[in-house]
Amino acid sequence: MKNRQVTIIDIAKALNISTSTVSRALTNHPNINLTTKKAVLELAEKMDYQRNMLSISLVTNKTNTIGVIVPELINSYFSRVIIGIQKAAYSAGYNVIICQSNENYDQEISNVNIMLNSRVDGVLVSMTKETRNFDHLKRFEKKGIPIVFFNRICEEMIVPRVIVDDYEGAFQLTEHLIETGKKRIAHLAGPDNLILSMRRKEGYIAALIKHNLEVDNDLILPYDLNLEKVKIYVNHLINLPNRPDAIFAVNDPTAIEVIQILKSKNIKIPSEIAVAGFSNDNFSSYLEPSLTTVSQPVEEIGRVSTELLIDQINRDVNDWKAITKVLKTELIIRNSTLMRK
Amino acid sequence: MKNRQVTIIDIAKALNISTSTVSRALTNHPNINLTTKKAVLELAEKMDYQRNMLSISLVTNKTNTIGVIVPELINSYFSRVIIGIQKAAYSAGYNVIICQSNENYDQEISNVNIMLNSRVDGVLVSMTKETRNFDHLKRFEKKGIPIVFFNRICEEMIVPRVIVDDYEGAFQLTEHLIETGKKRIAHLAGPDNLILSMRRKEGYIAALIKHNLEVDNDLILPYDLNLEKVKIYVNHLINLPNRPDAIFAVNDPTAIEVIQILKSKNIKIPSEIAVAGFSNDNFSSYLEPSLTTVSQPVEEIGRVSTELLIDQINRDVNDWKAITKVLKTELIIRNSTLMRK
DNA sequence: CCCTAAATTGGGAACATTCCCAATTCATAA
DNA sequence: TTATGAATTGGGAATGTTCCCAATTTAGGG
Repeated sequence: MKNRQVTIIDIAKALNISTSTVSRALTNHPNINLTTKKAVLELAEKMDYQRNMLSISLVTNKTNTIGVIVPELINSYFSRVIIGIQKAAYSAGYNVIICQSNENYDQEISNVNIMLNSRVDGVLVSMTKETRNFDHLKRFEKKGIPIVFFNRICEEMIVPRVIVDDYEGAFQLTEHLIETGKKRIAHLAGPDNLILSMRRKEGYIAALIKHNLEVDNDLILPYDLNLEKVKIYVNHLINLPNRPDAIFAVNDPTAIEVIQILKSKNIKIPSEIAVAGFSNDNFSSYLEPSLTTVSQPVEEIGRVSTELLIDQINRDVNDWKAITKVLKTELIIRNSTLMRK
Repeated sequence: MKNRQVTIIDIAKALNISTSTVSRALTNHPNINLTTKKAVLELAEKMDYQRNMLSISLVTNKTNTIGVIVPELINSYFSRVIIGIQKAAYSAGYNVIICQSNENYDQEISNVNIMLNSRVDGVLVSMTKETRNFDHLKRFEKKGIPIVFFNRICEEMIVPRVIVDDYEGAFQLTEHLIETGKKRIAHLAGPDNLILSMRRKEGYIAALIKHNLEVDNDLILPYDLNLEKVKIYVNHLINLPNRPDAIFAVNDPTAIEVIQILKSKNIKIPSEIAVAGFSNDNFSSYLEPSLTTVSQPVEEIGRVSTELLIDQINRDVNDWKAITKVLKTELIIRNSTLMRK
């Protein structure tokens, strides 16, 4: 059981003044005598007074809290985005509460309830790979709580979004593979309800076409972000009569898995089959061979999303702006596609 | 600006009953007519009513929120512990708010303020490597808010703690190195204000002594968890007249760095120098050579800490128990110490 | 010394809910 | 029919703070 905490009433009684005055002293209100203010602040410090955010929020109808819903924290991509979110949020005076959906649609729904119960002022969301219905997310809009999507966006909702140029990133990466002499480049695509999967696939195809390479649908596999499936797909690919000479995976964890499988089969990387990923996970450079990938400005994604969200929070509902920010990616060439001595 | 949200007053007016009755219907109170209850629940659903946790907390003096302060999320160790924390917390009806101290003492202090402002019911803390003064953490105790330490504990505070048997883990690991024939085993120790650093070092020394190996202080380097320093230390070690034949690093990130450095110098692992870490980070098995390490029951650490904390929350301040739970580690032998064909 | 305006302070409603106690309704047995 | 007790409902204080408006104090000019 918690002790009773010090309140402004305690301070008011001790100084024989009203709670209004104490409140003014603690909130930098102009209408207050400097001497009084000083006395209040000193006593508050001495009594280890802590403002009760609950009652403040109740009165002001604002919690100064931002909710974040991500698929998982264990994925270094999301934990790095969260670093950017927290920095931007704290410096603007906001707290952050984080929920993981664990790539599970039902859990995402209950996360939405947690956010609504906590009366967050706004939410940042990156959806699960399962999410195809958006009613739960639309509840935020209905209640006037702004939402900003990042990474895994919802095209159906007209709200701010922060993404990277997945098309261009995949295009550059594929072009790089072609320039290293690869002719049959396979693609382990992402779930087709994620926009980013489609854009990456489109970038990949565009690069093939530009360089007059055949777009072979047998080499495009619908990967559903479940690592178990990767083994099946890779085995399928290497047993093709006309085996691919490169594999571009939709993200780094998948690419890392691909590398493990190829190594276990003693297939030389990159000479026999080159491998590339997307997002530049923390560990990609430590792999052997180190992983060629497309880096995203992760912390910036978090920062920009948060700034857009806070901007929405400060606007009237009728004045919400649905900007889509597209950040630049950068091709990181490493040994899994181009072996250096 | 948020819209006005639906309240129990709205429901009460719509059904022409009192707020007390609505409250009873929504809280599974026994003293209520089933028909009334059904009507309330249906209308609440229809109006998309959301309980306002703020006022509930204000009245009950309980937020059902647990605060977590960790050094950083990017470290897979902590994000895995948090998974355990969140599971245990949610299933007990608690929310979780997470703060990162970024290994910075001042930030830890401001995290404490955030927690106090948010009126958390209890906190889980793993300190920064800089924390040597604990006044900020003692404020929780003074206010009757229970605190539980995990991983990086504070011996000065008599509160529940959850740790692993660092001594035994390090002992087994060192013994394993000795059994593979290593005679001069170096240790990159952790900061000496972290208990876990000391225990691991003690386990290491005990194993040497047990096997009649010299404890050479030149081989024990005070590592301060700053990756920059690792290069200097490793260079120092390999240039010693009597070069070590194994390096035991206090944690996996350090060990991974050590491996990179040794590889860049074409030193064979493990034949020339074996390398081992501690904690079994996510990527350790993907390394080449894969990393021998000591695994910790990470999710369990999170779960047990949370359970201890919730137990404290439900107790009276005078009835707090200061149990220390010591969980078992497991030696994971991989190629960085014992090469398999 | 008084008046006026400015500076400062106080009173109290409001925020959404719980919970205690009192009031009301209802069914049942005498 | 009436009394009795159980079931159900209502009233209103309490939680800690802000903020509007009114009241009081203060300073300065005439």
